Amino acid sequence: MSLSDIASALGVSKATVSWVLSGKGDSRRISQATQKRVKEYAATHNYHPNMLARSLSLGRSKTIGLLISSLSDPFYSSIAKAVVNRAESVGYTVMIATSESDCNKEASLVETFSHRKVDGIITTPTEGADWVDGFTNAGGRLVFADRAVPGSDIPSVVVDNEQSSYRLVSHLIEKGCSKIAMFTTAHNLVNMKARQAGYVRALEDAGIPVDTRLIRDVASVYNQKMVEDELDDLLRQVPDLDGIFFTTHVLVLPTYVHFANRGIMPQGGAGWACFHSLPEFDILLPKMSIARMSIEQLGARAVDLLLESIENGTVSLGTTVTLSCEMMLK
Amino acid sequence: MSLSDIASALGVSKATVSWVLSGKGDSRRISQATQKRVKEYAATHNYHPNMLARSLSLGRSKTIGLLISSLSDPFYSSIAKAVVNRAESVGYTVMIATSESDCNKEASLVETFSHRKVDGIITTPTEGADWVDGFTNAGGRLVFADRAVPGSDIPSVVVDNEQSSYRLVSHLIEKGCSKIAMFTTAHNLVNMKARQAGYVRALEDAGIPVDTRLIRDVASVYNQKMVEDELDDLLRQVPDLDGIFFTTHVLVLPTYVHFANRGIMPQGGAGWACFHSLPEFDILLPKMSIARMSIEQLGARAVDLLLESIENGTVSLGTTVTLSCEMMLK
DNA sequence: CTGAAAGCGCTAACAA
DNA sequence: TTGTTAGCGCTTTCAG
Repeated sequence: MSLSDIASALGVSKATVSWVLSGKGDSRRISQATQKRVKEYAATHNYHPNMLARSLSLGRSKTIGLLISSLSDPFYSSIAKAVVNRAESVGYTVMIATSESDCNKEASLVETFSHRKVDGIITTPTEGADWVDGFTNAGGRLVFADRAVPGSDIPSVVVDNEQSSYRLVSHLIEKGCSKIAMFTTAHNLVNMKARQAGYVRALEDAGIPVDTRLIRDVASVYNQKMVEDELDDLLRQVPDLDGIFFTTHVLVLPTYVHFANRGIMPQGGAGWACFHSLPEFDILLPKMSIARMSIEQLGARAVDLLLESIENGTVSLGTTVTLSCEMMLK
Repeated sequence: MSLSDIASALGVSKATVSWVLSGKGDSRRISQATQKRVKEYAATHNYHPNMLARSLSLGRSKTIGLLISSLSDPFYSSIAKAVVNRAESVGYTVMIATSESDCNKEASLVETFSHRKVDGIITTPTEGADWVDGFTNAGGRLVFADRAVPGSDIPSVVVDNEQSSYRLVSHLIEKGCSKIAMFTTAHNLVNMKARQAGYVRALEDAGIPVDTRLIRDVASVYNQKMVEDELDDLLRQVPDLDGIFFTTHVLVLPTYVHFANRGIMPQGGAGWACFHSLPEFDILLPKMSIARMSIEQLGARAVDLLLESIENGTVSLGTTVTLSCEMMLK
């Protein structure tokens, strides 16, 4: 069932059919009679255009590429969810790929997407993404989600890492904590740096000296032993610890378990504060304060930004959308 | 940079270039000299074929559609991960969409995929997926993952729900449990029925009469209140409960929390058994027995099955791959 | 008001 | 050994 099938069945030309079916019937002033005939024939024969052909002809595919670090981390899969939902609602289909935080893989997946003629790419860039310039110079549309690349003017949507961290830590201070540890991982990532900055600023503003023994970075979150060693060392050096700020949700559960085993702290997470949230926190740690970023929004805005760039041709370079976190201060 | 650019730059025909570049140079007996010229030109000018054009011409897009229920449930996003990885490794790109378990949405997304000319679709079908026949009759290739549709001969890859449940429950019995509840949700789904069957068979084989008060179905897992009411009622009716078999991972955490609040049971999850696993179970419930399905395998096999169907043209109707679960009996 | 025809970039049957 | 040419299915300019 193709355009020309309809055309010949109805004794009209392909052009006519194409116009009618793409809603340009009136503006091309095609008779209502023919329009009706065409539409009805298409409907009864359940015609749908071959998008491949249409894309080839149009030079636009109504397809976007989504390139995220991982699909096993709920954080990223939520981004995927949000992007997919939004894209779908505006008639775009998304091709998905995962870089596993490997920037070579990332580069090659970008290539793949290009060859498949996606209209644009949304990505959570890895560090040292050197393909970016090549891609955009070749006319590729790109939007960064979650992380911006410092010094790049690619449109991005991020969250206010510094400010939210500041508020989280300030809140712990207001509640009376004064020895607040910061527990982090991958502390060189731009987001993590910003969160650390917020932590430091909150302490300084409260006149509390920053104690580097309280700042703990763990290399692998998935190695429970490593996490526990770090925590044990922390507790040894600062036994009168009275608060913890987690720069990311993934650190919370391993800590929770270790502390629970040693019978210390938690009490529903009072004295704890954390960036991001997991569903189980509500029930496991109801008193923990949380900066909850709306990943739904993040994804949606990323898609919007990309479409703007695609459809208006406006590259809106340098646009950075910063979303505020919803602060759940307990 | 297109095929004909190369052709005219080199003074050869498009056909020649096409053949050389798609590795058919030797079989078409094109002189080594021209082959070399073409390849070098393509390489230095960084030529890559326009996949849209190629797909249109070939009638095959090297693209598969993945249609899953959700991307927020780690179970499904793991499937996505597995499918994406496997597909990528064999040169396919995946388009992704989520049905949110809505079968109308599912049907319409299948349409979208068809129009975009994916080579085939992998899906975790919703109940009452009435689009299936239409799709396959129109020549669409389809593979079901995780759930098969009873009575349908679409190739599927599933796990041995009945057998694994049987072993899980038998293990609890061997450890001395005799009043084992079964906690389930969406009990009409084919997988859930199979798991219930395994539970029942285990009890019967052990000579324990099946007590229907012990079988509990909760409509919405995301409604903590509902879960708790069901549990409270269970405990009221069978206070000397000594084991629980969860038909799915999502029920575990809400139960854990409620029991923890009431100060009963857990002890690391001894007496508990569960289908699937979440990362946090290792640390929260180290003694819980688990039937862990290899989602990695499930996804990979689904892709393989689909490609077989696409590439061999062999529809291998009725093929059902049943994967065994890895039993973590504690 | 409608049609013919060129073109998007690639493949492949048929010639030479 | 290589070129010509007719598609794949759709859009759109230009002529009627």
